[in-house]
Amino acid sequence: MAVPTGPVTASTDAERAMFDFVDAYDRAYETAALEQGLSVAQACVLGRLTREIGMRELADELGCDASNITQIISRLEARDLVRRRPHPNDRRSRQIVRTDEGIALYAAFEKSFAFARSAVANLTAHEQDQLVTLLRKALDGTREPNR
Amino acid sequence: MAVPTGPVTASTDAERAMFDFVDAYDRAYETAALEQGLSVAQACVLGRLTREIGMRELADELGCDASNITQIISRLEARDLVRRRPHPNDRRSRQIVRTDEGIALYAAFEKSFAFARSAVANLTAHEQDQLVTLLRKALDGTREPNR
DNA sequence: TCAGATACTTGATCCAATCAAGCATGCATC
DNA sequence: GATGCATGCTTGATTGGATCAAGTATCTGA
Repeated sequence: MAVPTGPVTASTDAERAMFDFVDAYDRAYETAALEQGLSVAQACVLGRLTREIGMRELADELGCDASNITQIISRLEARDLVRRRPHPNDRRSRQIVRTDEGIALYAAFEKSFAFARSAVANLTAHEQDQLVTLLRKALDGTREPNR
Repeated sequence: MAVPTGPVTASTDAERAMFDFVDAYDRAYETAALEQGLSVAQACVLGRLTREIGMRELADELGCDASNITQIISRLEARDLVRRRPHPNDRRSRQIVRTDEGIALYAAFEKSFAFARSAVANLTAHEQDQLVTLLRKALDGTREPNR
């Protein structure tokens, strides 16, 4: 199990609550991935493949190096969870698609990763709206202040 | 930059907001660590060393193998950020403490990791309370339902 | 046609995580 | 106080992720 993100010595209840939540989310994600024999990175990549997509595009979306994608996709391909196929117009490029197995495995992963669903389910509709509003506002606070 | 935790194909606004928040938090943490020349795991471990603590205890707190801690601490020690010293009563055990450098570097990390502070700062006191309540309630929802 | 950009791969390096094995020390019991 | 087991930590091996530099094939625009 990976080491947790934080805790910073949380100086307020709000910071502590945020950390606890993030930590629980991350751990749940990792646990669900492991249950399906996937690493976090593999689960994440598999989750992005809802449409045909090139390696470059995938790397950009995930904000990482293309060679990182190459190796992750290679491991998934070795397990027949994804396939690389030629791009129709650009022979440099490869389109990645999930196989049926890949789709099934990812569905199993989502089922395992009950965290977000369970969390939401414990809130009333109104509370959900409130949470969305607050999280977005909190996030907004992190965008400019350091510029 | 590490691949993001998620997104699961978020089926509700609330799930999406949670993911976005967690992802932003994790990325901010990683960025702040990198700015100080630390890995995420190293920053995390350094953050735990607010008191003298043994390797075993640290491994238990972080939920990982003791040998994992050994190597992380060794790297930190090689940079003079922490020191291992003998346990007064148990000669098997080592107490880890931060050096002054380690303390200073971690302070710099916390300064870099403005995420939680900025997020909180954008909320009124009442909103902060609401957020804490909602996050805790959401977290509670993830505890039993699968048992 | 040619120069430079782009898409991907390969190989190297570093780090984190995990496992098995090993060493020294502590502890309980005989 | 000797024996056997538990505990705390380290070492070595292996796997995987992230990053970087370099290389190949292909595309694009001048």
